[in-house]
Amino acid sequence: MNLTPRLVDAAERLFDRHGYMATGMDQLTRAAGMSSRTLYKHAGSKAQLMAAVLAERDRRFLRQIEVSSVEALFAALAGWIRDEGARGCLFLRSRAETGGDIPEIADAVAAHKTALRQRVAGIVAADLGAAPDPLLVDQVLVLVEGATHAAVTLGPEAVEAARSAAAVLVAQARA
Amino acid sequence: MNLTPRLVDAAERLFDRHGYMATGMDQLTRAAGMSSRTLYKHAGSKAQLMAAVLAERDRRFLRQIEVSSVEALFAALAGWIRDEGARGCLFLRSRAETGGDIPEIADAVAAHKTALRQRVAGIVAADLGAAPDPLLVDQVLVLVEGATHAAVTLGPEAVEAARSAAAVLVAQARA
DNA sequence: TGCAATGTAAAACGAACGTTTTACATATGC
DNA sequence: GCATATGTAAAACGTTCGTTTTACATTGCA
Repeated sequence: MNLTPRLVDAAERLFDRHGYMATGMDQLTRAAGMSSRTLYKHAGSKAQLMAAVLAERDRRFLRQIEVSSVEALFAALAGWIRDEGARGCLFLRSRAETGGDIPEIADAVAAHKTALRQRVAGIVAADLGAAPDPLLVDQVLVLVEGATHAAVTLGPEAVEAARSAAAVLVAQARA
Repeated sequence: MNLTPRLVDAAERLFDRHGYMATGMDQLTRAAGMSSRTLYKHAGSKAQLMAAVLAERDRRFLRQIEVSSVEALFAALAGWIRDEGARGCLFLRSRAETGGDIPEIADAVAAHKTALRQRVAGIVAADLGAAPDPLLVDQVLVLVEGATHAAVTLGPEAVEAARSAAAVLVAQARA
C-alpha cells in the first residue's frame, strides 16, 4: 500500500470538510486525479484511506505542537486553527461518525489521543522544569480539546480563553 | 408535523450512537415501531427529524444544567456523561457530518450553542453575584466543551479536571 | 524488442440510500 | 353505518454507495 501524498492530501481535505460518510469514492478519485482502480491499489479501501489520512494528520499536528511551554502550545494551536479552520477534531469526528465500529479508524484515533496526551505531558513538564502533576496535564488537555471545539462557534477567542486559563493554572502550579 | 416522543427518542439514540449519515431510515422505522409512511407524515424528512432530535436534546440538556454555580454546572455535566455516555457533542458532530450544508441542522446547532453560552453566562453571574467577565464566561465554556470531548478518551476524569480548573478561575475572579 | 508493471476510462456489481406509492386494515365521530 | 383519518406492510422509485472487473494505453527495464 504505497500512498501518494496527492491522494492523502486530497482525501484529508474532503473528509475534513464534508465528513467521512458524506465523501464518496468518486469525489476522492476526482480530487486525487486518478482512476478508482489505481486508488484502490494504493489505498486498499475507504477505511484504510481514512486511517492513512489520520496517521498523516497525527504526524503533522504533533509537529505543529513541538514546543516546550504551555503558552507556546496554545500559540501553535491558534496557528493551526487559523490555517486549517475550526471544524472540531477530525479524529473524534471520524470515530463518532463510524460509531467506533471500524477498527482501522478507531485504532488510529486511539493512537493519536495517546500520543497527544504524552506530548502535552512533556510540554507541561518542560514548562515547569519538573515532573508534571497528572491533574494539571488533564486540565491542559481539556483546555486543548475545549479550544478546538469551542472555536467552531466562538472562533479564535476560544483559543485565547484556553490560553489564558492555562496560564493561570501553570502559574499556580509553579507557586 | 406532530412528532411522537417514541420516534424522537429512538432517533436520538440511533443518531447519537451511530451518527447521522450511518443511520438509515429503515433502522429508524424499526426502532420507532412505525411504518415509513407514518414516519414521513410525522417527521417530514430525515433532516427535519434530526432537527427535532436536536431541539429536544437542547431542551433536555439545558434543563440538566439549570444550576446557579460553576461547581454545580460541572457536577451536572458529570451526571449527564454518566447517564448518556461520552461520545462528544451531538450538535457539533451532526453539523460536521453534514458539512453545515443542511439548514435545518445547522440552524438547530447554532441555536443550541447560542443558548448554551447564555446559560453559562447566567451561571457564572449567579455564582459571582455580579456581571460576568466575558473572558471568564468563554473560559468556562471552553472547559465545558473540553470536558465533553476529552471525556471520550479520558472518561469522567476529564470532567473532574475541568471542574477543578474552573474552580481556580472562579476563585481568582472573586478575589 | 518485448515483457512486466502501472496507469486510465468506464462499465458493471449487488446492496443500500431517502422517499413515495399502492393496497389494505382499523378506529373514531357525525 | 358510512365517511374520514390514521395506521401498517411492502413494493417500487431512481440514485448513489463502495468495490471489482474488463479492456486498453503507456512506460521503464532487461
